[in-house]
Amino acid sequence: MNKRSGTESKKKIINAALKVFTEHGYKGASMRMIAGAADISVGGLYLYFDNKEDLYLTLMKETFSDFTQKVSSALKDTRTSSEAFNLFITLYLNNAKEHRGLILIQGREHKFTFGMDIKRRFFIHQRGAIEEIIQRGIKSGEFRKCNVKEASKIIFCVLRGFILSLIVEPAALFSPEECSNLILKGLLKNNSETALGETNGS
Amino acid sequence: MNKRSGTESKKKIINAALKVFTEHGYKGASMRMIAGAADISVGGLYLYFDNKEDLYLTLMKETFSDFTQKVSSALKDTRTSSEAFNLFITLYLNNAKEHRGLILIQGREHKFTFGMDIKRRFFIHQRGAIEEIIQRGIKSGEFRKCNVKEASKIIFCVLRGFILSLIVEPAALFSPEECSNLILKGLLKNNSETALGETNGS
Amino acid sequence: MNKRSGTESKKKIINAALKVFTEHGYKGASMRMIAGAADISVGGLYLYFDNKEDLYLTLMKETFSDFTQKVSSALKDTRTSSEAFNLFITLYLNNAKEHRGLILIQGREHKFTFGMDIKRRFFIHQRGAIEEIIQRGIKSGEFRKCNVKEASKIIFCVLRGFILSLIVEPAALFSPEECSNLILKGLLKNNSETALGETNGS
Amino acid sequence: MNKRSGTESKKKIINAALKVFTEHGYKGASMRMIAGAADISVGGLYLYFDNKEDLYLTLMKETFSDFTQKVSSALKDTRTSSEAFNLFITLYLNNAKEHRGLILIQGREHKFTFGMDIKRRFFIHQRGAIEEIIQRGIKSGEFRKCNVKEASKIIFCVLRGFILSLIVEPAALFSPEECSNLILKGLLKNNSETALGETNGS
DNA sequence: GATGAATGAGTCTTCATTCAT
DNA sequence: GATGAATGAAGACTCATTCAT
Repeated sequence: MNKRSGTESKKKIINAALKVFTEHGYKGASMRMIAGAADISVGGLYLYFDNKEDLYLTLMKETFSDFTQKVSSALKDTRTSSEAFNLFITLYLNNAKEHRGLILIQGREHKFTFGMDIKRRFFIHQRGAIEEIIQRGIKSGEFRKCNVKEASKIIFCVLRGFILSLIVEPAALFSPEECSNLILKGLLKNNSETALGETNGS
Repeated sequence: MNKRSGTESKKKIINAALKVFTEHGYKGASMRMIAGAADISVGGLYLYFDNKEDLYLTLMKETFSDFTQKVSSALKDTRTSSEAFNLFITLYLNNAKEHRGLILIQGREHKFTFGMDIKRRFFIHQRGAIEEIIQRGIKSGEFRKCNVKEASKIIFCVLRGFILSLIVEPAALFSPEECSNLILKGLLKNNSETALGETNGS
Repeated sequence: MNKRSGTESKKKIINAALKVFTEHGYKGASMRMIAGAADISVGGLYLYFDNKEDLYLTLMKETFSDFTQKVSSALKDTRTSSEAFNLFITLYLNNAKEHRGLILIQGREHKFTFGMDIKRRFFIHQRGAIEEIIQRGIKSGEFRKCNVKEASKIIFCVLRGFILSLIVEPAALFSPEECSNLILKGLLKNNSETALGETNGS
Repeated sequence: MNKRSGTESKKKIINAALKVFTEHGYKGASMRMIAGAADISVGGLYLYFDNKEDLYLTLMKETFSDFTQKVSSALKDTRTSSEAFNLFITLYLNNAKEHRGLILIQGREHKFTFGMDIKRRFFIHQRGAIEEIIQRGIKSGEFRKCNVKEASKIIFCVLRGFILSLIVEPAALFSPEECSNLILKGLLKNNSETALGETNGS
């Protein structure tokens, strides 16, 4: 008989659900687990969400929009494009770490395309953010000219790979900073080393 | 009552299970589904496998050892290290495509570490193969000198990212060849362009 | 959806389970049967008991402690040792009759020793009660001197036999009173007839 | 592809089934277990028995008739009634011990009356044997006069109790000889001690 | 708004029974 | 006669969902 405002409860549930889904996956997480983690009754869950799927979807939307907001507000305080780029990468990687790649790899169950639209929108949005950073960097002369679309695709690819490695075999991983630097090297103007080259150059 | 040889049935089950697990994940796949896909009765499954977990683990082992064999036999017919490298990447990517990343992203459910050992061994083995190719390429003068261990880690990271992109948003993807070339650029000796650079350079 | 208080449901289940286990044995009783008999859903059973074994064990504990209490409270109102003895036998036999010997003969399945500890404790306790009655009877001069431990063993043996006969071939049975008297004859002081003797003596 | 005569296989199966049923109970014993113990294929079982129930019933019949024959042939070589009586008790108890009371307590599962007819007939037959021994003992003057029917009922009751005690709590048991003597005391002519009395008499 | 007892379809697994070989 | 792969109904147990309180 806890008295809480509706929104308060909803938030509590979402936070709990995020934790539980992250840890056990969609199928592996039970409504009871989530209720327990949210310190609410099982029935209480259904006051705020139609069903498990709805909860999951809402959760993702919130998570995504939270992250998007955090990123865009953080980017406002950056001066150089390198700084902005580094910040983005760091935020992205930390977020992924925290949620153990929930964003990336969950949702294959349940008819194969569970929540895919939301994800896609999220990815497109984030890629847009990167593209903008690069564009700006090129305009300001900080970054060299390149095919912005292709570059952002490749960057995302590397990011994904890094996150997945984080989950799958954390032992065999270079550091986040290295990851960021690795990509940055390719973008910066005054840098003739290749991604895989170790110093001495051509 | 269809009569089949034991091994025939086992193979049929493994193939079916691969498909179903790939499509629905471990928890999302039911034994009934697998039985249906294998065109066998539910009970029949248990003639060949002790339980769901056993089936899944066996499946992974087989899949991995099949792939490992395919790779090592294919590599024998290659001349240059570039060729070998390209071939490895292609096989790896195609295999991943076929199994929709089963190897990569399954197994977070079920106490979080389900079948992880097998995966780790697989990854380590594959990374070993890459390291060997690079080493040989360096020795032959085809590839430039670099930290082989680090390079292979990064390559795997990119591969993983590519595979995941394949699954998560296939639309937004450069081609496998591009992926291979992208990485190769960093290894080849006479190539001063950076990974993300678009020709014209500094 | 019937609403009941938790304890009410639990009792209903235990009563139903007692009936079903008694009638079909441990393996022969299905959770569905029990659920049906308790007028509850299958899932409902698991609200109150972890699993079948837990239900069975709880059931036995309750049954035993119920009986033990009934006996000890009833014995308080008895004056002579003969009366106490008779009462005990009657209660024991009626209880056994009601539960069709659940206490005695279940539990050979399931690794052979299922719930044996609880039973053993029960038997030891009951034998203790008998021993006490005899001891008191001897002290008061009502019963003749005898090896109390041995006597109680034999008495239990006869009781068991009687209960089993009750189940296995109820037709071929002398009455419970006869059983009680039969044993009592051996204990009473002024009685020179032997158990199997029919009046007229040597 | 073992070649055996039909009857040979049948016997092997029955022996195996006896062991397995004895150890696991009716429901607890699986046809596969029995097949394994009989060193025959699962399908092979059904060449000789219609189904599990049939196998069980046949098994009991055979077991009973075997025992009956053993008893009646053994009794032929006895001189005194005491000797005959002792022999009967010993055979009965040993048989029960060997089969862990299969005869007594199995078959409550499966509609409550599984194989009961066979058992009843067996019990009646055995009780008949006892009655005959007592009758003869009385005629010869060895035993005192008594109600033969009642006496044999009581004797069976004690036997059952003894067997059950053997199974349920073997620790708390007097020896088989004691059991035999206990009963015999009541029958023998020149014996004024009562069953439960410990020497010193009235 | 909140609870948690209750539901029942669905999950994995077992096993008596059948039948092509 | 004998085999053992195959079947499918049934068992124990789980869990998303509902609803009386």
